[in-house]
Amino acid sequence: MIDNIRKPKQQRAIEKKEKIIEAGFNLICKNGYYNTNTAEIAKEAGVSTGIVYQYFKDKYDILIEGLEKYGDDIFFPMLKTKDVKFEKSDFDKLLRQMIKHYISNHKVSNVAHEEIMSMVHSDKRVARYYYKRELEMTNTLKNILVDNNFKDEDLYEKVHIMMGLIDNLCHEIIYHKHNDMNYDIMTNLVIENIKVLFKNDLV
Amino acid sequence: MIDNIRKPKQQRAIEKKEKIIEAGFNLICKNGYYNTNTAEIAKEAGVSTGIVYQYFKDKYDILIEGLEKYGDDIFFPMLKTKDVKFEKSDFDKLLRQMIKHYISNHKVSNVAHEEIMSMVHSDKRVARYYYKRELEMTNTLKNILVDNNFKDEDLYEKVHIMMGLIDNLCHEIIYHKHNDMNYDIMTNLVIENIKVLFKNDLV
Amino acid sequence: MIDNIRKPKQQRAIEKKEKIIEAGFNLICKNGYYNTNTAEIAKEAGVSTGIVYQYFKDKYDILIEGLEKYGDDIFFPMLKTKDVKFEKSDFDKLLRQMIKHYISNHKVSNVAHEEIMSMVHSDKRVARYYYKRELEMTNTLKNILVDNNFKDEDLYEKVHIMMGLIDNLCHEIIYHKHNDMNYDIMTNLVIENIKVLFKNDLV
Amino acid sequence: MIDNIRKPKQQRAIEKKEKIIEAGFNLICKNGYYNTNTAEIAKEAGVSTGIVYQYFKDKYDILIEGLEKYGDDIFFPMLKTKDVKFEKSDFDKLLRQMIKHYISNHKVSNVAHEEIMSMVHSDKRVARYYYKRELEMTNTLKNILVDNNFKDEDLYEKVHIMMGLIDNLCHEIIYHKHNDMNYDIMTNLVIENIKVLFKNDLV
DNA sequence: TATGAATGAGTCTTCATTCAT
DNA sequence: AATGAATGAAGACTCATTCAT
Repeated sequence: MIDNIRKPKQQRAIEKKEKIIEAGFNLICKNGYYNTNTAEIAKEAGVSTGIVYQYFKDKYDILIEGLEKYGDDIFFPMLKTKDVKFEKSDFDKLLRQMIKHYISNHKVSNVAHEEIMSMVHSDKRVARYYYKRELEMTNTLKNILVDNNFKDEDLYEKVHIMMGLIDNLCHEIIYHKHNDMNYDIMTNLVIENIKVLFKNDLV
Repeated sequence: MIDNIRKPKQQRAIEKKEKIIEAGFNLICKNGYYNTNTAEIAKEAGVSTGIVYQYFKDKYDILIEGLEKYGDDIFFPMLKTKDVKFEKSDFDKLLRQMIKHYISNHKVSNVAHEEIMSMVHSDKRVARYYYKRELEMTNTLKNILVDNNFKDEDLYEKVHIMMGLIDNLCHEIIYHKHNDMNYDIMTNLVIENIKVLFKNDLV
Repeated sequence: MIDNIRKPKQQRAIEKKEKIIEAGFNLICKNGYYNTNTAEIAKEAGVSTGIVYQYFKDKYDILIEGLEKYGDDIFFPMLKTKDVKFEKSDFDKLLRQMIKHYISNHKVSNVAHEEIMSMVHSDKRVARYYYKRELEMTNTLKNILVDNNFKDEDLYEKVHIMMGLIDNLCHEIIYHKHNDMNYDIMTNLVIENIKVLFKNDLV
Repeated sequence: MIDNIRKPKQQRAIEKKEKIIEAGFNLICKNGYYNTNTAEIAKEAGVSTGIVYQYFKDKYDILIEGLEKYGDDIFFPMLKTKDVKFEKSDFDKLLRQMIKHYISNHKVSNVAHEEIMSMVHSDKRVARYYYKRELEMTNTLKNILVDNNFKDEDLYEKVHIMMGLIDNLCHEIIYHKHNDMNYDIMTNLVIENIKVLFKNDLV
């Protein structure tokens, strides 16, 4: 009947709550939401099952809090980026760097990415989280370009397209393994394309 | 454990099996795999729960067979397309048509798309199905272009990028509704980009 | 997701459902609603826990169905009484018979009575059941009196008072065991009182 | 297991214990024993959950102590009555006053009454408490009548019957709301009946 | 004395799968 | 080939009580 979720005040309690989030989010990312049960989470976190429900409304709540705590670092590590200055002649290089980053980041937490993308497609709140961050990411990139004297002409749309191109490229490289696909060529084509998008700014 | 899954030979039995696939796949697409139970499927198909397990190894099996039977129509309706002839000056028009198609198709079975995309990210066999079809789609498009005298220079990669661009565009239009995004401009930009990809073939 | 409670069609299934009601209702009556769990009920009924939920929405449902099935026999066995003819000079005797009946009936299912009375005071549906039957009981008695030429003057109220008097008397005799209370005297007083209630009909 | 339940000696501790009783008994009366948990009680009392078990053996203990502390005021407020003097010609009036009292008292703590009556039927100690007080109430009334020169002939039994009559009448008026029942007539009948009980004393 | 974090057994309920007919 | 009843393991969640501080 008491449904006030405890907000832990003692230091040790706070740590415990964080352990639960960590354990829960890890397991969910690794095995999927439906394949992870609360007992496992508790065990992994080194606590009893009961305590879980003092800090979280339900299992779902653990996922959401985990997403909010770790999601950005895993899925949008570039969100914090700012004050990037580059020579326009180095735009090319910047893009290659981003791609590299993206791929290596994905590879580290491959399974997590897939699990969460799965939920983006099946759960409203996860979707909301993801699309919100995607939007922020678009803005971040847009601002970087503006800072580097790109004209603000349809910039929003262009950045979005650029992100899509990079996303697809990286995804292809990481997962598909279509044997007949030459990724070097593809990368070059994508970069060329992005440069075309911003051709007015790169002269 | 008897795992001889019956292959129905009599007409009525075949119909029964198909009803189960249809009912099961529909429900899974509508409500999700974990939110659909076999009792529901049987009821919707108008059969007993027991019979389900004479035609299918398990619940998962229904999904996979459903995917194989209906997936193409829902997710890759253009796969069957061939013998498309177009004037190079109408390439533009062709792309707009494709986008239109894509969007209207998605809108019809919006929920199904999301549910299945969710599983693409969480289930190996669904993923395999999806990526295989994607590859076929790439080939189909590539062949169409070749048929229309496009040079076969990195065509595979280019088509893949093109598909990604269209995919992202349509997805954005259908789901995101980022208020600040101008979809007409975005569409134009995407088409312009695709044309750049094939600039050597469109002179 | 399927919440259609099965209505058993096969004979054996019907028997099973009845066994569950019987076992459940018995246990609840014996040990109390909160002290009876579904596993016990299933075990007592000789079925698995799962089947319980195919026939009943929840544990509460078992109680209610049990009440409807067995309640009348246990708590209101006189409800079925009709066509009672008596000489007015035997009214006295009739009352003594009723009291005897009431007491012996209570004694047989003493614990059940208490458990259900407990729920009459704490659960709306059980209360509704009880008060409705009480009303019916009042009507039954009223009709018997009318059949025996009692005037229909405030009869409803008089019968209700009479029932209360008998109820209290019997309850006192069965449970209280107040040492200083002389039950013979009390019985005589109660009967005298009831006769006063109907004095106009008994001349 | 340490079961030395502390008897608080310090003023502050006593107050704390009383707060717990008050909070616990209130909640139990309002929501029922099984729907009240110790965390709620502690919160309502403004103390920690741990401290509860320093003053009380268990949750049940809170109920019992609450009953002993507040029960009389709520359920038997007339117990303290004494030195009531009345003219025999006003006996009628006295009874009407009692009925009025009874009803208004019940209405104030309707839910509490029901909850406790529920436990009277399901818990031995609550039953014991209740029946003991009922006995005391009988004695109180008996003494009042003796003080007013009623003969002590079967007085004990008569008072008990009288109490039952009043009890049923009031209960009917407060809860049942049987539409066809005329409560004025019923009240008059009851009073008439009681007067018949004491007819030898009222000449 | 007091706190509130922690425990873990216990409860209801679901559901893929099997079985008797 | 078919039915639908039956199984029982597994899961989410609760809560009286105890423990560490």
